[in-house]
Amino acid sequence: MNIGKAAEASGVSAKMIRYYEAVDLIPAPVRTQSGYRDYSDRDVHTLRFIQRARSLGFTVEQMRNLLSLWQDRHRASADVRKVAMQHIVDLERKIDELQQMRNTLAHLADHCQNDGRPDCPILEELARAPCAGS
Amino acid sequence: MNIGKAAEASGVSAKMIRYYEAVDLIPAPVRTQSGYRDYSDRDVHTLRFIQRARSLGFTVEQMRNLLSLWQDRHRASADVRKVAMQHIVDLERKIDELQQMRNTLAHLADHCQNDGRPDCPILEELARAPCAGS
DNA sequence: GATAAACCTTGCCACTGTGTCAAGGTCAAG
DNA sequence: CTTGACCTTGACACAGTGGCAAGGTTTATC
Repeated sequence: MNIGKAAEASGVSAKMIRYYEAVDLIPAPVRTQSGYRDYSDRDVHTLRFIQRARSLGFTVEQMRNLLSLWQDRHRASADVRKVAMQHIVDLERKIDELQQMRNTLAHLADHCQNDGRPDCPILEELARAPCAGS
Repeated sequence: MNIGKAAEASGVSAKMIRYYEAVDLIPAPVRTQSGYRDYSDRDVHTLRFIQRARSLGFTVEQMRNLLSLWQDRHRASADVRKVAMQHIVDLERKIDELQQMRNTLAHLADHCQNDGRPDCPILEELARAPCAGS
């Protein structure tokens, strides 16, 4: 199966398949006589695994970890869970950050006249000089 | 004021100040005879504005917009609010995405035995073949 | 069998935003 | 005047992804 078919079957773009190969996340596949990459169903299965992990926000490095656990028949489920839990912590930190931004902005937007006049608390906040007294 | 002082005074690193200049977010400052960038208090004020906008997650492109509104005495507050509201929508979309990832993962981790055995619903989910019936 | 369309190959550039490092010039304090 | 702290430019890196270009291949159509 050439890269186009593998991309379609796995949901990972051809471009990204080549990228994952370049960063050694997946092994280089065999090549046809004319140099085309040739993927097996097993390869596509792996790509689908990667696609799912990406959609859950795992980084390439985390996927490296997950893939080796996946391929290790003697893994401990606790090890997998540890990777997942760490990622959950990362996600939660990120969510918190974004929510703080959102809340601050929503608060400012709430106090904006929202009309043709130039006075705007949003810009005022951004331009505010940091002063010792506040 | 040279770039180091301006960085310290504004909270934007020297590196990023040069970057913002390179992408035309801020104008190139005057130079001393020896070629050092020379910033005014006004420049630092602008940098502080940028620093605050960045901390609220605005992109460089959005800041370009905000800066020109800020510097336009005849702006309409509604225009500023529109930029902010769009960013809020973007933030909320991102938050939703991350929360979905988090929830999926938390659910999977919850069902993980978390022991030395290899069976793990997290890996099983990632490896699951997509089938018409589910 | 020829030709055209659709695909593959590699390689390079772009983006965001930030860090680091190097080689060389400059300034300030001792 | 020397030393150390700073400035300058330039380059490379990161994560992932998109795009383009020039060239080879395969497939389908005539």
